[in-house]
Amino acid sequence: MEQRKSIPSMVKDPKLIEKRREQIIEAAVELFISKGFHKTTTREISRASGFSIGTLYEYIESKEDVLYLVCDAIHAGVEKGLQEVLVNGVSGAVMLEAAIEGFLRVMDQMQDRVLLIYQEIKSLPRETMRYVLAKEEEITGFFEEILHRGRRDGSLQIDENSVKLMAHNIVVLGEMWTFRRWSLRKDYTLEEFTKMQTSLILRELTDK
Amino acid sequence: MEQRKSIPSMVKDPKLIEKRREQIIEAAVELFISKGFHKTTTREISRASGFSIGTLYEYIESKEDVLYLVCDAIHAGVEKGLQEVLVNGVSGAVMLEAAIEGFLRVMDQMQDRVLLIYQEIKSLPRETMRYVLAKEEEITGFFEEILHRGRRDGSLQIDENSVKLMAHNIVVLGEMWTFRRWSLRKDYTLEEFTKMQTSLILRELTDK
Amino acid sequence: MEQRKSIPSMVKDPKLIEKRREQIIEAAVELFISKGFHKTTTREISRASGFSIGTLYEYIESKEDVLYLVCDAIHAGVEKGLQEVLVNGVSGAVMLEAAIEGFLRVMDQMQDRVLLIYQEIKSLPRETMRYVLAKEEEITGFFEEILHRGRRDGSLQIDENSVKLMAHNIVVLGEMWTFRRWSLRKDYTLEEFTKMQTSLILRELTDK
Amino acid sequence: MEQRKSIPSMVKDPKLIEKRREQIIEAAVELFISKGFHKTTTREISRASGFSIGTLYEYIESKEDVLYLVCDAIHAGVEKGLQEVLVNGVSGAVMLEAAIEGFLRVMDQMQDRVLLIYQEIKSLPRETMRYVLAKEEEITGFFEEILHRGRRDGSLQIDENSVKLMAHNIVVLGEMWTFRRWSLRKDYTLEEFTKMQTSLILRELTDK
DNA sequence: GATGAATGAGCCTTCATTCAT
DNA sequence: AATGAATGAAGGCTCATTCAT
Repeated sequence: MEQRKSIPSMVKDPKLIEKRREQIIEAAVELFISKGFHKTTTREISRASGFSIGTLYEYIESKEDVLYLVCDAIHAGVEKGLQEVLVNGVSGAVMLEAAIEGFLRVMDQMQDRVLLIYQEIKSLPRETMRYVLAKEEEITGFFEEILHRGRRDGSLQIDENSVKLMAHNIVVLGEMWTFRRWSLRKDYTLEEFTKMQTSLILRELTDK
Repeated sequence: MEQRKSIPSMVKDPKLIEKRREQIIEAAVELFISKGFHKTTTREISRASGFSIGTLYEYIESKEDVLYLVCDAIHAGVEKGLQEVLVNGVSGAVMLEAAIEGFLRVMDQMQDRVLLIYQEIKSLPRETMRYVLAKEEEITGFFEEILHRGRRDGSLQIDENSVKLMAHNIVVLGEMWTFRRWSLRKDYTLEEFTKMQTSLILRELTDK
Repeated sequence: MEQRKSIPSMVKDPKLIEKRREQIIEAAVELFISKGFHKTTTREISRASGFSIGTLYEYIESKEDVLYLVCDAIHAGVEKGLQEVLVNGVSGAVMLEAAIEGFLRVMDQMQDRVLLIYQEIKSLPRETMRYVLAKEEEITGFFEEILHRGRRDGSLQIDENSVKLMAHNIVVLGEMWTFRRWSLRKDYTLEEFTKMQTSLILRELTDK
Repeated sequence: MEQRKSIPSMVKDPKLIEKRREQIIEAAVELFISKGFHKTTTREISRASGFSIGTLYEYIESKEDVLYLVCDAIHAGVEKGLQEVLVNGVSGAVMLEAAIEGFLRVMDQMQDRVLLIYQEIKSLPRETMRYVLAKEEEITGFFEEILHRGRRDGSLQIDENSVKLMAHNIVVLGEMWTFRRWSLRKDYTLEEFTKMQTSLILRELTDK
């Protein structure tokens, strides 16, 4: 796994750093979502964070750092949501169904944030961007694992080299729900969408 | 269908306007793809277009106009590619297979451009953004129609209210190939990807 | 008298030059009055004149030339108005009364133009500016002469070295009516203003 | 009285704002007088003010704000000059004489600035322009009051509805001295001018 | 003579970042 | 640690003027 990038700070106290950076993230997420990264000024970020521009720069080195902080926090949020969904001691098929449903629920809640990552990731320095994309891959890996488990316990019919693709297909379901919302929502609720897509996938992966 | 936004120009000759705007689009696409809209300067655009900044502004009214021009051209490109793929006088199922393959080929060729639209669309003024999104919906409609045709001629089994979702799923295939390329390409070529996804869809829509 | 500045033209035919310059002046006066010299563009001038920007520059050498043309035309207008007012074969006192009345009428009609000169004269090149100011002095001279005549024919009591000042005072009456119109018009009509100021002056210059 | 327009500043300390704005005004007055508002660049203003362009914009919001600041300061200067001239406990006639003399002295000292206001006021946004013109009316009001006092204490003979006009005439004296200086100074010193005009007025307003 | 496309210097303004307090 | 005034590079855009057709 890629090394989490650590941003230097002028401040010594790690507790304080964490606290301030949470303030920064909370403020910046809202701003980036509503105005975009480029149209948000550092002054606005500091003001919304509750301190001065000088203080902001005690905890970051550049505006891009804020974007990184934000992207990282969003990913952490998605991952946390996914972990909560995991039920152990059940078949892969059952687990998959739960995971899809949970995943879509999380994506629904975080739609603006997820969109944000896709729209602004290019503004990150190459190296940092790679780290964020790696996070993305972790989520795919999460579903890969479930598919493998189902394969092993016989609850899912899927051949080895389709696993990856299917995992991608599932993750894309989430992105689809956030990216095409302006269109999908006219026709489906989250529940309908989840049900239809899940049944499509399970029909494919089971004997019906 | 939404009205194509027409951008005023100081220049009178329509032929010249078209020619110059093509130059602008060609130059700007490259720049936007590699640096993003915000980090590209109008001066860079004019230089890459082969004329001065003053001349650039004879053909547009603001930098945002360039983005619109670019988005519009990209959509036109995708649509043109799709039209070329349409074969008449065949069953819906056959047509669908060809359309998916053609669509993915176009998306593969235009991947950077498609990505660009998704990343910069937010920078467009509300009204213009709506127009671009409407274009997107047209592409979904294109697949809806094919599905309907297959439904009518009996070559595809799909119930009425799944048509829209399935059309979305197909279009998302294209976006997936552009958005997740950094990951998908490690495991699949375009041909493999196309084949696997097509068979998944057709298996679902036919009796096998 | 200062030499009227002659503006070179690319065009040979003097008739045409005059005709075109009249078009230019007519268009520019309106524009300068409503937007000011600096905020009016040469393109606007050419458009309002009824020809292209290229043609405009066939008849002038710079934007400042247009301002000069305009100022010159305005002065000519004022002078023409004054000439028409002159009645011969009457006493200086009678002539003065008529002249003041005529002068104020002209100033009232041309108020916007007169204001224009005062506001934009500074934008003229030094040399040209001097010429325009000289014109101004001619108008003062006009009243000086009338005062002298009245002095000579005994209809006005005024000593030699007050003549100039009084002439200035009269001319200033006209400027006053244009400059302070936003305030004066609330309290006086042109007729009232004329009558009151005239009686003030005549009371001073005659035995009553 | 119109509300003084308050210009927002990015800087919090009011003392500093006042100090910096004084620097700005001082620098801008000179520049505007010698080159005019439009030909003066914001960079020149900041440089002449002793700080960077960025700093300039910490204290104003637009170039027009500088013009407003300047006009406002000039009016304040004239008003201050007038206040200092007021002598109490004397007759209206005596007071008037002193006021005229003081007013003309102030106008003489501030001639360039007064001229500036008349020439550039049109560049101010409508609302702001109205405020500046209102200030102008205050000065007329100042003389109206003196005339009324003289009327009441019997030291001046003037009928009610001539008061306003006479006040205007007096103020115009000041403008005249600044506007026509290129001509008047050839013939009169400030003292001569003052003496002659004052005697003209007092002769009219007293029994001689 | 008329046209209008092309030019580019130059303008106003913004904003990420620094640093003295 | 926190503050916020200061900085100036850089950006979007305008417009007087030219010149080939």
